Amino acid sequence: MFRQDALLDLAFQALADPSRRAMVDRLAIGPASVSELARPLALSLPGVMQHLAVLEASGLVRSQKIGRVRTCSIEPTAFRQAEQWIAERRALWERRLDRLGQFLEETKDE
Amino acid sequence: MFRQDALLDLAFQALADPSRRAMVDRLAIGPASVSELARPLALSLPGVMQHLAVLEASGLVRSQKIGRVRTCSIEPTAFRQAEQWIAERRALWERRLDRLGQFLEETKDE
DNA sequence: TAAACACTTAAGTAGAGCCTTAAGTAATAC
DNA sequence: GTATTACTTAAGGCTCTACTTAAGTGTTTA
Repeated sequence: MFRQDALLDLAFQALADPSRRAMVDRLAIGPASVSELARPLALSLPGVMQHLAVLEASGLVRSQKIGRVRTCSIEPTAFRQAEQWIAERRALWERRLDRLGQFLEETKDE
Repeated sequence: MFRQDALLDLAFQALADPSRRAMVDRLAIGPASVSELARPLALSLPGVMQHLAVLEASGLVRSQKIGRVRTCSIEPTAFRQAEQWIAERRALWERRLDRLGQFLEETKDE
């Protein structure tokens, strides 16, 4: 319960930054090295590393180092959880609107 | 393009805080006043107001004041956009994994 | 072995973010 | 008309973030 909530924190926090979303965009296509992630961003490499650390801490991305290059890739599970959290709230609200509309419809002629 | 990206920033930022997610949780059930939102939170009222301002700035929530009570409710559009952003990236990645699995399957006996 | 490469660590800084208390304002209830 | 209610504004403090430059470490290439 605590654990789950804290992870959502980290995931949404991670997605709140445009540089990190750009990194995710790149990774959605397929794995990439740190330098590849850095190339399109106007950031120093340490800056990119820090963003990567945030993404990894959130569980959205994982990476492994082979030789001198670190390869990063997307971890779909965390994406699914964040997506679901939003979807559930939206569904709840929309169901409510439906009921309300139905109620208005039914009582229209009173 | 810029506009859209900045709004996603604000939406994910807004969802990154557990107090704000609690407020959204409450609002998913139906509209509520500021005090109602505040009651379960261990926060001063101005604190809650600030969170509300963040939620409104992100477009996830809107509110209107009637008399002396401000009523808040969920704005589903912004939820849909955040949800879609995540879903698209996940779909892209999973499609890739499928292709990869298919490729491995096809070349298994070589 | 020396140079180049791909990170990695450390340290420092400017600005945001989250929270508080204190002091309003406007609407309702008594 | 005074008290209560329901917010609202302002100001300040403390922490966290996003970035930087400078100086490493370990791997490959020439």
